[in-house]
Parts: sequence; structure tokens; C-alpha cells
Amino acid sequence: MAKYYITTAIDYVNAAPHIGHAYEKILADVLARWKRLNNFDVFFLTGTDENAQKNAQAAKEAGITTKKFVDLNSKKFEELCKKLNISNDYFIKTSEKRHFEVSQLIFKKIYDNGDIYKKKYSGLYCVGCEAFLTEKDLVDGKCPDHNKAPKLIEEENYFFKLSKYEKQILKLVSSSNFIIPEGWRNEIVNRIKSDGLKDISVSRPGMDWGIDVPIDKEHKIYVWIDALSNYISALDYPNGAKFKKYWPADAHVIGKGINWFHSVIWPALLMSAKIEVPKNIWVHGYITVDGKKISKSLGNSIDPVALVEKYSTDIVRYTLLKDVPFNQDGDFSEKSLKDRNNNELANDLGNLISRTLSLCEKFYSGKITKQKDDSLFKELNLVKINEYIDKYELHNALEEIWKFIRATNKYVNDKEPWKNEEDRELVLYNILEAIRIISILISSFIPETSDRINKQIGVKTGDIKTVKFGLQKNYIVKKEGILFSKVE
RNA sequence: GGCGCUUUAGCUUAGCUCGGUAUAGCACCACUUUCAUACGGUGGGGGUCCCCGGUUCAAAUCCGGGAAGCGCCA
Repeated sequence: MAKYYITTAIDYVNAAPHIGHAYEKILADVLARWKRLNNFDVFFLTGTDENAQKNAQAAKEAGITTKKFVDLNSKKFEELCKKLNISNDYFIKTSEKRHFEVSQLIFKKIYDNGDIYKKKYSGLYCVGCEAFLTEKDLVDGKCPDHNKAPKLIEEENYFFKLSKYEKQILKLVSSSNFIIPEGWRNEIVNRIKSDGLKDISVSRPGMDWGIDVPIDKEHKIYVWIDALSNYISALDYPNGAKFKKYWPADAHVIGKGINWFHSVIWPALLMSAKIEVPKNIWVHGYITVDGKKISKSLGNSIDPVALVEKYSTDIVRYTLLKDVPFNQDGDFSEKSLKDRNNNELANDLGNLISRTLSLCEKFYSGKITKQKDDSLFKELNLVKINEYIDKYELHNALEEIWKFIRATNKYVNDKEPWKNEEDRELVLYNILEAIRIISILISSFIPETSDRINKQIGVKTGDIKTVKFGLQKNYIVKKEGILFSKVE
């Protein structure tokens, strides 16, 4: 069985989850579920990034230990995954012991390979950003993001020879299927061509939270090696069975803001540590809310957990998947959510199930025996759906599935099974087959709805091979309420 | 400042690689059906394809210049 390893970025725990976090997890979840449906042996990883120095300060202010602080906040992300019906196989916390060990091992390997050296560095350091700023970044001498003056710091740091890997990285990122979509590939390729690769700092001295540099306890490992190595520590690198089976990753799903780290720094670190590089970086856009960027000052951040509780997991999943086009930012609004719920979920899909089951119960007491195929199956283009998903164009895949749902509604109209007695059972059988297949196809996108449909038409969820008309011998259906209520 | 992405009906958008009367959904209007969640189906109105210039018999599409929004970097 072919394997498929997919990851999301790990989230910072010092802020509550917002709708952008939800979106990324849903994207990766659809892929993971689709691959399972296609009989891949899937490992799907998500988790939280917990070793930032910021956490130590926040914990101090809250009057609890740092470990307790990160655990509490990490729970919120784990809770989010459950609420969104995310099918991750593991949830990694970078405060885990084994993650510490792997990060240190990677650092050591790179060091032993001669790619880490010590250098004096001075600059303006912003504690809030946990990064050095340049004069140009400052507004009135202050960091614009944190409204605090940075400190002039002179310190010795360990540096990674990123520059050494320029040629190899350029070759890697230039290949047509490494970074998807193309726009984000161009950005990286052009940046390397014009600016080249410069060595980066991989340690910070004098911190009290984080992972010790293995060769120097005065330093903690800075974010790159720490955070990025979660993708292999979760697989028990270097000797774990999971690592041997699943690495290299088939897809790292990330937001556009961290493309550089995943497409350039991460592969270079791996090359230095003599580990295979991931196959694919899938970059998605950001979510705006009512046309505006999510920001603290606007106070327009939406709590995805509250959203799921107000509507439902599948409505939230469906709306996010449909409203964010590939390679662009997408806008989320409750108006759009309601429109999509009422039109596409309740009317197109929900009503199709409802009218069909009523007919089955009215004329056959819910028992339909197998008949021959009808022309309806020609309306389904599975090849196209597959292609869209392989290209990560999930909104197009959904649209293609919905074309089939609309075609099935039209078929019901054209055949008028409430009127035409002659081929009534044939028609109903074919509609039920269509519904069974629709349920399989949507199971990766809105799994809960798929389960509810299957229960009503009395079938078990099939894999992709059962997307074929005429497989089901007979149906015993039972209408149980409606799938989606209208919302105003 | 450099680089990248985006700009198409009221809204969301397809098409741009390989030029030829512009695609779909929502909303709107009309017609139609009753099995169904007042639902489904059919038809319709609505577009200087961001602007300017060029190439061409012909440009949303190719080339040059510019504008706006967003992102990455410095």
C-alpha cells in the first residue's frame, strides 16, 4: 500500500485559535481523508509550537509555570481539531521530550557536518517579535507590531551555513512540483536569484525556556531547527518505524507567510543533516473576515469553535473550502456561510436526499431492489474530481461534485417517479446509487454529513472503488429528519 | 525601494499556457412542477474583461507602460 504523509504547520500557542488555523487544518484533513479513500496508508500530523520565549513571559504574567501555560493553550488547538472533525493521526507538542531529543540530534548532525559556526552579532532586538529588526522596521524608534523600543543587543550566536546550499536549494525550488501553487514558487525562486542565501542564526543565548543547544548549554535552539524538526520527531526519527515508513513528507500544508522557512531553510537543514527533503510544499492564502485582514486592533477575529457550535462542523468546513480559491486569499463572512448553507447544502443536497427518501417510503415502504443502470452515471466526472484534488484545487473539486448533485436533481424532475409507475423503481434505484456515490465523494469534505446519509440509505462507507453504478444489490432506506436546516 | 500575486456582471468567480461573438454559482425577473427543507426544473436581464499604448484581419488572452489592493524581502 502506498504511503502518504501530510502535515500542517504547528501553531504558536500564545494566541487563541482563529479561523485561519481552522482553514489550514481543514485543507490538510480533506487531503488526508481523500488519500485514505484512495487506499493510501496515511499519516496526518498537526500540533503546536511551544518553545518560544514569549511563552515564558506570558506564563509569568499569568502566575503559572511555563509548561502549564503551554499545555493549557495547546489544548485549545487540540479541542479545535476535535470540533472540526480533523482526522489527524497525531498531535505533536514541541515541548515533548522526544522532540527535544530530535531537535538536538539534528543540530548535532548539522554541527558535525561543519555547517554551524559561532559568530558575534549585534542588532536591535524586539522581545515581542523574538527577532532582530532593522532601523527601517521601526516607527518612531519602536517596533510597530509591539509598540516597544527594541533593545540594542550584542551577542554571540550559532549560525547555520545556509549559503552553502544555495545551488541545491535553487534547483529544488525551481522544479515544477515542489512549491504549489506557482505564484509562491516564483517568489522564492526570484528571491534566491536576486539576493542569494545568507547564513542564519540558529541559537539564542540566555533564555530560560526552550531546547538547549547540545554543544553549549548557554544557548537555546532558535525557532527553525526546533519548530521544523517536529515533522520528523513525530515520526520518531531516526530509527522509528514510522519515520522509515512515512518520511519524506508528501505534503507540508502551510500559509503563505512561512513559505520561505519551509521551502528554503527546512530543505537546507535536511540536506545538511543528510535526510531526504519533503516532496511538496502546499501554500495556501489567508482568510479575511468581511473583506478585512484579521487583526487584534480591528477585533474581527472569529472563534472557529464558537462558529462550529453556532452552526455545525460541516457547514463551517464547506464554507471555508468553497470560499477560498486556490492561490488566493479568501474572504469569510457569515452571510456567505448562510447562503451556502441554504442553497448548496440544504436545497441542493439536503432536499435531494429528502425528496428521494420520501418517494422510496411512499411507493415501496423504503425497500428498493436492484435494477439496471440508467444514463445518470454519465453525468459524473470522477476523473476531473481526482485531477482537481491532485492539484489541490479543492473548491473546484467540490463544484464538480455539486454539478453531479444538480444533475441528479434534474434527473428526478425529468423522470417524475411520483407520476410514472412504469420505470419508477428503476429511477429510484439509480437516484439512490447516485446518492450513495455522492456520499462517498463528499466524505472527505463533510464527513459527518456523509455518515448521516449512509445511515439513512442503509449502506456502509465505501472506498473509491465503489464509486460505480449498479454495485448495491438492494436498499432499505429510512428517512431520519433533514440534513441541513435553513438559517436566516 | 526590489520581487511576486491579484484586478472579469451587484457579489464570488472560470477562461489567459496554444489570440476568434466572455464561464458558472448567488442575488434579481418570468415561466413551470409538486415527490421534497415554499423545494426542484426551464428561460431571461445584467459585463468600456483596472487604465493607456503596441502587435494583429481579430486581444480578457500576447508585448510595453501605468494604477490600485495584498504578500515576501531589504
